[in-house]
Amino acid sequence: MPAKSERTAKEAKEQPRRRQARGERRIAQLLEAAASVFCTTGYTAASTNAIAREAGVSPGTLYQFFPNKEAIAIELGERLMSEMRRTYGEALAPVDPATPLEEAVGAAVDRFIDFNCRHPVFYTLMHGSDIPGRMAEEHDALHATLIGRVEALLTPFLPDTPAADVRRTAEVCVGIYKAGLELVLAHEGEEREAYVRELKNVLLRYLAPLVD
Amino acid sequence: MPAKSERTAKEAKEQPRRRQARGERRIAQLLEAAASVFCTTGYTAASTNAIAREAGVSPGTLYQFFPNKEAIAIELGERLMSEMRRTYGEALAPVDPATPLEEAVGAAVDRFIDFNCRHPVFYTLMHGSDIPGRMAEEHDALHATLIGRVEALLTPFLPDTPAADVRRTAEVCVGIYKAGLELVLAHEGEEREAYVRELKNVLLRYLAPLVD
DNA sequence: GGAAAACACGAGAGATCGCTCGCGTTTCAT
DNA sequence: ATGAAACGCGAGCGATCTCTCGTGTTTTCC
Repeated sequence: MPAKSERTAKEAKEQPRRRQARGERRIAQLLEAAASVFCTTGYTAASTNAIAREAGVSPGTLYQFFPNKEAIAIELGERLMSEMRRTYGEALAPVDPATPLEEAVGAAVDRFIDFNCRHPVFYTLMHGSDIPGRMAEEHDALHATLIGRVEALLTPFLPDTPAADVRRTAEVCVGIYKAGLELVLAHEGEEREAYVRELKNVLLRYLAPLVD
Repeated sequence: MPAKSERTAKEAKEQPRRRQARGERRIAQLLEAAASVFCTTGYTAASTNAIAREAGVSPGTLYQFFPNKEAIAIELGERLMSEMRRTYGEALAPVDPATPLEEAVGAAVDRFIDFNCRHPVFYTLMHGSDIPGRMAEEHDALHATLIGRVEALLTPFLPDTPAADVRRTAEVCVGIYKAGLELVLAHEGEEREAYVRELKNVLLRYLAPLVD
C-alpha cells in the first residue's frame, strides 16, 4: 500500500477531487443560476435551495460541488475577476503620460462599464452591503488595487501634489465611477449611453483643473 | 354597553392605543437601540431580539409597541424624515435664481452632509440594498422628491435645455452626492472636511459649464 | 380602594435556511 | 466485466429568527 494511499488524510487542506465533464458542467450551471438569484435577491436573501432549484438540481447536488454558500459567491467572484483581468487587464495601468486625459478616462470608463453591463452580478457582489467575510475582503482588495491604479494614472499629471491629496482624488474618482455605474445599469439603450457620456463629463471636469 | 363597546372591532385599521409616558419613553429607547443595531449590522441582519437586548427590554415588550420588525424601520424613517423637514426643509427649494451657483450648492451640501453625519442610520436605511417593501417605497419617494428639488433648482439656469436632459443632470447630481456622502461618512475630522470640499468641487465643476 | 388598561417578561411555537446523510445511479479505469 | 469513485437525490437535522401567549406588575381613572 505505498502508491496512492495518502488519500486517507482526513482533513487535507485542498483535496482537488477528480472531476468528470458532467461535474464541470454542473458547476457552470450552478454558478450561472447563482448569478441570476444573487442579481434578483442579493447575496444574503438568496437561499441555496433557490439556487439549486434555479439550476434544476437538488440541494444535495449543490453541496457536492461547493462546501457552503459563501464558496459559491467566492468562486463566482474569482471567475469574474479573472475574466476581468483577461479582457481588461490593461485598462488602467500602462498609460502613456502623453495620452490626453480625455482619451485615458474615456477608454477606462468604456471598458469597465462594458464589463459591468455584461456581468451585472459583479456589481451586486461587490457593492452589496450584505456580503459576508471572505467576499468583503475580496471587495476591499479590488477597491485597493483600483485606487492604486488610479493613483498611478494621476500622479504623472500632479507632480507637486501631496500624496494624501492624490489618494483622496483617486478615492473621489472611484466613488464617482461607482455612482455613475449605478445610474448606467439602471437604464438601457440610448438613455444608458447618455449616462455614460455624463459620467465621463463629471470625471473630466473634476480632473481638468488639476492637470493644467 | 353602548358607549365604548366598538372597541371590539377585530381588525380595526388603526387603533391608536392610549400610551402612557412610560410607553413613549420605551418607544424612543427602542428606536434609538434599533438605530444603533441597524447601523452596525444593516436592516436584514438586525434581529428584533438584538434590538430589544440593546434597549434593555424583553422581546415581548418590543412587540407591545411595534407590530413587526419592518414597522420599527418605518417609524424610525418617518421620524428622521420629519426631523429632516423640520431642520432643513428649505435646504433646496426656495433658492433665489440670482444666487451664485457656488453658494447654493455649498449650502445644500453642507446641510445634508451635516444631517447625515448626525444621523448615520439614515444612510443605512436609505442606501441599504436589503431593505424590505414599505421602506423601499419610502426610499423611492424621498429620491423622487430630491430629484424634483434639484431639477427645480437647475431649471432656471438651463432655460433652453430639454426636460429629459435636466432630469438626467439632476440624477447625476444626486448620484454624485450619494457617492460623496459615502466617502464623507467613512472619514473623520480634517479628512472628512477635505472630502466635503472635494464633493462641492465635483458638483460645481460638473455644473459650471452648463450654467454659462 | 379597586377595576381596567397599559406595560413587562421570557419561554417557545412556527417558519426558514444552511447544510448533512444515506442510498441509488452513472461514469471511468483496469 | 467489475469495482471504485463521482454524481444525484430529497428528507430532515440543527440553528436562527420573527412573533405570540400566558402571566404578573405598574399606572390610571373613578
